[in-house]
Amino acid sequence: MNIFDAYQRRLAAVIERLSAEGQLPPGLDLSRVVVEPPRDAAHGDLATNAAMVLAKDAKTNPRALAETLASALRAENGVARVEVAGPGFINLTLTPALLQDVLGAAVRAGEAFGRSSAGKGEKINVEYVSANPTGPMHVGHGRGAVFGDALANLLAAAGYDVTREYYINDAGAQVDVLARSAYLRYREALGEDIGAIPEGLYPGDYLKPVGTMLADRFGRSLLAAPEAEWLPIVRNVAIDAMMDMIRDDLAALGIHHDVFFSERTLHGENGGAIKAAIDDLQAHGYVYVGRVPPPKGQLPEDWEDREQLLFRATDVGDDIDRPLMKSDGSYTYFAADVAYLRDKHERGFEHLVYVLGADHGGYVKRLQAVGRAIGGPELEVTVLLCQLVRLLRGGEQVRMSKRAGDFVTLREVIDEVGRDAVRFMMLFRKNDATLDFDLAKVVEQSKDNPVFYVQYAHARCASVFRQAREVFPDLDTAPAALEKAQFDRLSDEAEVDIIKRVAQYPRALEAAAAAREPHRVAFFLHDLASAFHSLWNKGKDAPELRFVNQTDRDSTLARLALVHAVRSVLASGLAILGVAAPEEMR
RNA sequence: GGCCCCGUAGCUCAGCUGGAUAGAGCAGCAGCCUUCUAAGCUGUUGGUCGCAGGUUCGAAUCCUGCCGGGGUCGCCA
Repeated sequence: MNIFDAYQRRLAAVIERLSAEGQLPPGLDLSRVVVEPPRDAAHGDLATNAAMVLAKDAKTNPRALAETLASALRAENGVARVEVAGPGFINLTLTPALLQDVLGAAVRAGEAFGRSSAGKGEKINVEYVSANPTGPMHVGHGRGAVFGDALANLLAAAGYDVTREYYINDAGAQVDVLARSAYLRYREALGEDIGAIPEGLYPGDYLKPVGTMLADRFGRSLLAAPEAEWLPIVRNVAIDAMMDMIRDDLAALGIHHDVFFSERTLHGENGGAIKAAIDDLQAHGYVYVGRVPPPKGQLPEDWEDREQLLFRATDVGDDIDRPLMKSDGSYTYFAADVAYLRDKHERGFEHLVYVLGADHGGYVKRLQAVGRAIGGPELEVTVLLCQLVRLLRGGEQVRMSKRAGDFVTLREVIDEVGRDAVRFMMLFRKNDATLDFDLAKVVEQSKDNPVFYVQYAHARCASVFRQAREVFPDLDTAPAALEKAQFDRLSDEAEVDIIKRVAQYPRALEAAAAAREPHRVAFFLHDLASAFHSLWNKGKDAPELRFVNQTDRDSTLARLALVHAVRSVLASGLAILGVAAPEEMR
């Protein structure tokens, strides 16, 4: 139940009626009309810009049109007051009865309140994490992982058919390097002194268990074999081990993908899916042999101007055409991307979301270009970049140096501060802003720590119910009973404010999903928690406002309904963020 | 040099896809613990929304150009 949608539809009906009656011209374009909460609560519950955006087409001025619409809206059900303000805003104040109906709906729906069918069941593919299988995940990967996962939850709540996907970059030179690095650890495991790890190989200790595993499984049999023979074997074992490690790390964050897609499967026999994709592009005139202009500014030292197979990306919005084939005749990483995108398209997805790190900024245009070339205008390709994470401890930056092999891993951070803190803090910032993550702050149990603050509000809700059961042992506090409470008892300003916030939750979820911005959910919850803590505290000065009132059963029941609604919204939002909603803080 | 992101209060950030007098938290200042958990709450000080133009009824938001910070730029993935 989204009151903003509901009144937008009523407004449209009113305009249509006035058109039919000849008071307004027919066929007005309502696409720019919005019904939204006014910034200032003093302006009522709903505000619309209808008069201002329609005035020109209606051949009148905004104030006059606003007055016309306002008098028609006064007759609408649930409307207590209509005012025209400023340049032509129409402000609606809803009746207490209508707000109480919304509260009743929220109580009835529980944690399902706010879910919608805005996505119309359309198939959407969210690809996230996709960390290379060459080592443990670091904190930057963690941000993309958490963001992608919360976004997927959010889109599911908004009525999309969501597939969560992980692209395994298990082809190319990097996994050969991984294999050689693991082979070295294998020799080490067999007792050899390997000395320092040579430049160009992965130095991290995390490969030692892989070496041991290889030694256990193959004994000394790989020692005498030529590289061409052992490399594919070691590579497979090492990739599997790395993916197991990554899956463990993701599980520690509560993240589970539906599909793990291997890049290597795109290569296959005779060029496989990549060749098929390029042939497809070629058939549509998107492929040619030509030269790429060198980058402006500083020219790479080994730059060699040569002809190569190119994707005509500039025809579909990119800045330059993109190489599909390397000088050794093998396909570029980008060529595999083309095949992968084509595969997703053939699996029937209408929306493709890529969650990438900030260092992939250069990829946005070319992925969208491929999307247009392969899927046409119906295929929506959205690339969301997660900016860098700065890891701090008490304000001091913690260095994350991958070269030294001793970088801070995601796992270490999860083990130190817990899943909930990692997830919430990663989501308490826009994805395109850099994020300071302070290991000291996120474990503080204080209002400075938003994770704690929101979880505490949920725990307090639970605490109210525990208290109520003690004071009124025979009181039925099940949702079915709460729904029948006397909501008109909730007349204090702070109580009404909370009802209004609850009423805004469905709209907030829809807007967050449409904008692909899960952080809005986190901020909404923080605001709701703040309003709830505030009401809680009011009961200190005004005992009659306390949730549980020994001498007033009816008020208690009504307030329990309110608390139940708050709790449901907090639980629903936290579930989308993938953060626990505790019954009590310990 | 090209492209992408960021620039809002002393600090950290929101700002609901163009709305009304730009909002929170922290820090500062002034208050609130015989309490339904003070792990919290109330009040208050503080802004030329980087700068300059433009678009329109209306701009922190959209467009252009600058300034500052970060990222990235064929044959790595």
